[in-house]
Amino acid sequence: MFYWQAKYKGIHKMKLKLDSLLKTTIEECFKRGLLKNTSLPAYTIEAPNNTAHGHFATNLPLTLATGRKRPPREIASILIEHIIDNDNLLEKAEVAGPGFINFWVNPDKWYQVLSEIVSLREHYGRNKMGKDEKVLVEFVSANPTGPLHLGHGRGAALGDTLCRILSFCGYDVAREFYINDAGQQIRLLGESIFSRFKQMQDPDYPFPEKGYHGDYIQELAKKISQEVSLNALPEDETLNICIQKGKAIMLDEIRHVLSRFRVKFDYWTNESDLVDSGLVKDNLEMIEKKGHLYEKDGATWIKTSDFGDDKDRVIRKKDGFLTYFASDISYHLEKKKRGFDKAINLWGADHHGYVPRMKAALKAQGLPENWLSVLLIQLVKLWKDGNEIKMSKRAGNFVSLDELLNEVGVDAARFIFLIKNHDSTLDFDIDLVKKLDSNNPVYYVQYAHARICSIFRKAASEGISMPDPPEILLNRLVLNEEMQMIRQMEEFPSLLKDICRSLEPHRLTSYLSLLSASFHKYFNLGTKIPEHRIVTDDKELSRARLCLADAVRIITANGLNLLGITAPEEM
RNA sequence: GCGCCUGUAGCUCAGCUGGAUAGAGCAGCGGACUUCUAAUCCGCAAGCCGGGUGUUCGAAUCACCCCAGGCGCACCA
Repeated sequence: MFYWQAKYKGIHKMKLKLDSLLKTTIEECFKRGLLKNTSLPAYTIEAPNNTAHGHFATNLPLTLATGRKRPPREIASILIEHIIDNDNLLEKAEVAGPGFINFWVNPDKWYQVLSEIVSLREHYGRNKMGKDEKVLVEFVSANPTGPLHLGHGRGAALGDTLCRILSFCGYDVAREFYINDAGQQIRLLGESIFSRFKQMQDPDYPFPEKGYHGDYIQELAKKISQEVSLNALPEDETLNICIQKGKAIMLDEIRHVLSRFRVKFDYWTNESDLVDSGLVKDNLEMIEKKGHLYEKDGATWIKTSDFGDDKDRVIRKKDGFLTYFASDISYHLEKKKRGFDKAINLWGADHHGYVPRMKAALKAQGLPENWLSVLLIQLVKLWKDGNEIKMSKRAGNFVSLDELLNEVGVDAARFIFLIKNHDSTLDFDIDLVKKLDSNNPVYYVQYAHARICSIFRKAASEGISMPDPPEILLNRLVLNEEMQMIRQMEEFPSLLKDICRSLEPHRLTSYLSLLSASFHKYFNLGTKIPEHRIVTDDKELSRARLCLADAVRIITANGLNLLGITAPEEM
């Protein structure tokens, strides 16, 4: 029911208070017969971009006007006249435009936000939205047939940051890397290594048609042949060693790069384990008992079309082998059995056609519709010297995540990956990124943090400290720029909740850039007007401003931490 | 042919799930360092928000139809 229910963009505490004030007011107006008592359509409370429109604005009168045949502005006036503000929340309220009400909140209420931030410190924004729900986030999940590339980097940054934010919002989060090691591709890796090994003695030894051509294959062959004397073994055993060792070494490398990228997985699940342990078989039998399987043209099919897929899918091929889909269904059923209330998968966008069939299969097994969320990550296009470079693992021409980190460092790489929405393609101009050293957007945010730390060093050297308790001096903060920053900071907790709902971590990156911009602007006021400096001759004012600066520093550090990026004290 | 994603300033992208005058960065031009760090700031210039129709008091945002680009449409993984 939407009755009495405002629609929020974010769940600001301030908005909640304002909404409850509005409810009381309307109720009173109904009771006194000032307005016709009917159910309400959904209305909004929002923070207008235009500062002239107050701290908050509601379209309530506009929505009330429909069906009442009274001008919205008149309704707005009635509401304002009879406003019930027991907590003294408001400084003023005005009718505006076609029938909005603009609200200005009492400055004291804003100062309270500031004291809350500086007292909660690194916990500001932490909340219990997730109610300890167990969430499994599966991401990267690259085949261990080659080094991680830029696309994996994007997935890694996105997945890890999402986990950090979910966990901050009270979810019980686990990170998982799924290893597709049961299929053709891993065998092909082994065959490629095997062939390179053979070529060390006989350069004409054939290379598998669809094999992996990258230089890393040669290195693997060399490494493995140094560890094991392959010549002494029969060929099929040699091949087997190439497969096993090749996979193990690749996984080791992947693990190493990810850890360098500050991404640590809780679980590494092997597809081969699911198959070998018989779990896939068991699950298929279970599905069959429910009557969702049938035979056609010598293959076994699953009836996903009954559950939203556009056609049925093959589970067991004519040749008797299971499809990838079979183990994938099983894998997800196991996730559920492992006790996870929710699963989030980050997949490359080229797998989008796969989503409906996966969801359909799970629905058929009785899992709730929203148990699985799939985040599709669009491609990373690589540009060099003004040309797009097509990346292909088989052809062996790609820039690996490791190489990228060598060029730009972890902070910059993570920030760039987290700047854009996951469903738009990312143009990655490698030349530009190399140049980015002084021009990189991550420095903008980090610099704000370092600057504030520097101000605190300066303040300390002059014996100026924060007020304790903070609120005693905060009413000295009266500049527009100061109030603006406080309002921005009040949005931080609700932003994090929004991100958990929308699964769009890039919004935190935007937010931090905007907050940093406000601070840099504010800081520069002081270069023109000495009284506007944070550390000024007026000691009390300085102490109040230190409080503000500290709050900005805290939120910036919290935000960067959630992005997996360092917050330097000096730059 | 069918489906998913994208289309916003010269370029790369935001735009808080329907609000008031569409915003940043880069590139361009012009300014600000005896100062709490100039990795910063200020100003100028730059837009039929791909096009059309519709819903609404109100649309970049929602619906439908086109156009363009990307990606899918396997008894591959």
